[in-house]
Amino acid sequence: MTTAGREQTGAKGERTRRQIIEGALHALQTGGVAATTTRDIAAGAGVRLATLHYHFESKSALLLAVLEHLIDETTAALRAEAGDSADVAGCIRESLRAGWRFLTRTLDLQIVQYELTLYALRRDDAAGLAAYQYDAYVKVYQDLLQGVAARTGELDAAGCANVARFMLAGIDGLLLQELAKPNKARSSRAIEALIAATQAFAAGLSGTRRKPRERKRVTD
Amino acid sequence: MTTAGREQTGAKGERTRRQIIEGALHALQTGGVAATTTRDIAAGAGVRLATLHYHFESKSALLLAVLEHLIDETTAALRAEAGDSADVAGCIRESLRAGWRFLTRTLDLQIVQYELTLYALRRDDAAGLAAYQYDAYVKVYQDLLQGVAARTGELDAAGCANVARFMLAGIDGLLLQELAKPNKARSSRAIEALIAATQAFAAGLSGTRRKPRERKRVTD
DNA sequence: CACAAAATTGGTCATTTGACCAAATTTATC
DNA sequence: GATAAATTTGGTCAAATGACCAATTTTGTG
Repeated sequence: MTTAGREQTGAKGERTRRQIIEGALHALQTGGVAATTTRDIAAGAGVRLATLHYHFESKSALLLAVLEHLIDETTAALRAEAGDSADVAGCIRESLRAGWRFLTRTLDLQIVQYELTLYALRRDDAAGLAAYQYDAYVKVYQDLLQGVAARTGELDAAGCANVARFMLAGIDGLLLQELAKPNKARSSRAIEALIAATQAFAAGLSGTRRKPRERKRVTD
Repeated sequence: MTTAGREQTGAKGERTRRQIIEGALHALQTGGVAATTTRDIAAGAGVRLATLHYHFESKSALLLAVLEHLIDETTAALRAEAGDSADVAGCIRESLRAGWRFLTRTLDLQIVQYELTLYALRRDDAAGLAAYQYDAYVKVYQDLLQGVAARTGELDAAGCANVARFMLAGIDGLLLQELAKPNKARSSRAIEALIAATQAFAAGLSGTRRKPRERKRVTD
């Protein structure tokens, strides 16, 4: 019921396996998870239907493997896209801008990812994958923040995690809005607002000890 | 290809129609959009399969009708749940807390809603429904804000819309996180952070004219 | 009550779909 | 290059599924 389905795995097998996942990704982007059949996937991968079932125990296992691949791919891209920053505020700004650049460049892929995440949530044996996905993305931002914070001492580990979750929530929500009603210009402005808000949130966390008054300034 | 499928519609017809939508909602919550068949829906509604096709042109039309129903239901609930507030900051706080209360109380429903939104996005003839959904939710928060802002003069209409979109993005992103990896305590804290951040964002917008320095305080 | 329109139903159909197997082919190892 | 393991393939199957229709029942209206 997991990802496996093959026997021992030689070199060729692993290559075909990746080929199927790539083909699946292409088919999924075109028609969506619900409308994509195993035959579509096989065709997109240039492989016969039976081959697909030799490498994957079931369609479900294949789809989950695709999601796993997508998560790894995305985390790697997010890390690669983000450059270095001098301080936490800069890191927040660059990370969010870079992340948004990547996500808007791969909108079709993001739709598939949402579909697959929901698909995983519905399966008892794969609910953990959705949690893994969430953790992976939080960790990307958390690592970036911590790399800077360790130098400047602005935030501790827990603070970085909280800020990372905040960033992820914001960018996720804005991505949903962009998908539902595309408007690049408005989204860009919203991202800048999110950057400012996140910076304020982070400043509140790190400034607590020195300037506690700041924290409550605008709050109730 | 729209929502219709029936002839003239008498009183009984409309009742059955609603009954089917309710039944569909129940079936969808149980098994998810992908796994729910027309037979499941008919059974859940206590109606024969053919009756379903008499009231809805196709399964697709039925699912979209369910989404429409869900949107109306949700906007009504959000409005009902939110109380009055003295100022914008209070309105933001109460709206977000009330919204979060409702969403976490209906997590299963929210999963279905995400599934249906993505389903609509995939259909050329229904992509507008996803946009409508987004607009409807923005409008809920925007109206709440404007009701207060009109009195206090803190924000203009455009500002209310921007703040509303910001709130929606944040709560949406946090809801996704909660679905992927449930953690009520952490989510509650995150909501409070979102409240503070939104209040800061709104204060920045309304304070610009009087105290432009405030706007840039934490930003780059 | 009569009667037309609306609504419901049982039964049927063509397709699609995921799965699978026995046979053929390729690959890797000695 | 022989041989066993790994891989691929064509063909087949049972089940599920959305759609639909002719016939029946219910509803509403004069």
